[in-house]
Amino acid sequence: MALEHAILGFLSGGPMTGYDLKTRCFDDAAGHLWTADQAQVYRTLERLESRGLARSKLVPQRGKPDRKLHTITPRGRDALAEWLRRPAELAPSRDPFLLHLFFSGALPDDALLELLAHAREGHQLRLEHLRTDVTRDIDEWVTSTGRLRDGEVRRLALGASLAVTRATIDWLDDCIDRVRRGLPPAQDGGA
Amino acid sequence: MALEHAILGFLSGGPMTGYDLKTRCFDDAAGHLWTADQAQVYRTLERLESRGLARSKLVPQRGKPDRKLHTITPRGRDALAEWLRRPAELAPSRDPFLLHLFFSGALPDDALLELLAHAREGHQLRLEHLRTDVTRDIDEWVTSTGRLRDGEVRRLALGASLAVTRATIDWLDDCIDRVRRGLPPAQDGGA
DNA sequence: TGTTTTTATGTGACTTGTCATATACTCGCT
DNA sequence: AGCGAGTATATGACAAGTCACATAAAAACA
Repeated sequence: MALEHAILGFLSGGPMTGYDLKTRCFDDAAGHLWTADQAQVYRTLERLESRGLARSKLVPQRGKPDRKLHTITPRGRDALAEWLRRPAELAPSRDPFLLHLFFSGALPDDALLELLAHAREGHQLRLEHLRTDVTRDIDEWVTSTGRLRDGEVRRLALGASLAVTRATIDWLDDCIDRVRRGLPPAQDGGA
Repeated sequence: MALEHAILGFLSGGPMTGYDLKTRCFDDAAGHLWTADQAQVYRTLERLESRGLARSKLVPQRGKPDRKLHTITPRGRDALAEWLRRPAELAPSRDPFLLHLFFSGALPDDALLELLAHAREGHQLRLEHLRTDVTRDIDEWVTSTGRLRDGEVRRLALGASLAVTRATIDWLDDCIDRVRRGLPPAQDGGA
């Protein structure tokens, strides 16, 4: 399971709580390439512990609920190293927007244009986010941890998200152009 | 649910069996933007029928198991039209390869290069497949159905997959270059 | 003073997706 | 004669992911 290994990967940088993992790691650092639900993070941590790949220690705090610090075990490091050595699966590509577009021949031109414009906006926002927040987070992380190599690798991964997002925006612009220049009218072979 | 609407979308072009849907529709026509498991297709068809969005008729065949032809109902068409009118969700982007790469700072340069080269190969194959099989399938489908507008829309959607795949290959080439030109060496801050 | 945000962990119910397996017949190949 | 590939449907068991809710208190803010 990818999530298990991702959590082990984050824990390999030091002990963390489930909350840290969910917010700082999955939402902020890796949100552009993998998302994780909060419930899933906690349940996966439990599973990791039951398999001896991580262990946890309660750190009491006055008033607040205890922090449950999760630490990777040597066996966890082995499992992580083994995962890293194996070739990675290629993403199977499931895009709800493209699926929607695929069936949108039934829509009139203006609705189609609206659809495309809406998607463009979304991707533009995403691009902005990658260029500012995510980029800054990596820089700060490198500064505070001094892990130059890991930082470069994270920048490479960010590059993929940037490249794909830019390509998508260009493609959307192209689509908008083509629709504006005129698509064949709808047949009524439907039904 | 996306799969429900996708099935309604395919059924709106004419009655089909679950097998047709799985092979001709999801594997061939829409495989590059949405995949569906066979078990899922059959169970979703049942659900669609129980909700009155599709109905089915057994067509006996000598020897072979009966074909179960699924047809979209007027209520199904309404549901499809409503889905098409609503703005589409943006894909949340979950890429097991990027996740893997994200944690690969621990690997030596040669393993990293192998990782990237392997991914490049996969994407190259995918690109080939999109340029030949998928493109041909659309052309044939347009010729046989005469649905020019739907065909153009399908070509637009294919364009997205092509653009993203090309951008990914370029990015991988860039990554390979950078690793070859030298990444910072690994620290041993890991525990 | 009161409200929202942030920190922090968890559970129950559910949906979605995957894997393996079973059945059963036809057609073409060797 | 036998084998694999293609056509066709279905179920059981699971894994993965989502949504909503419950608890609890500090800190920031208006």
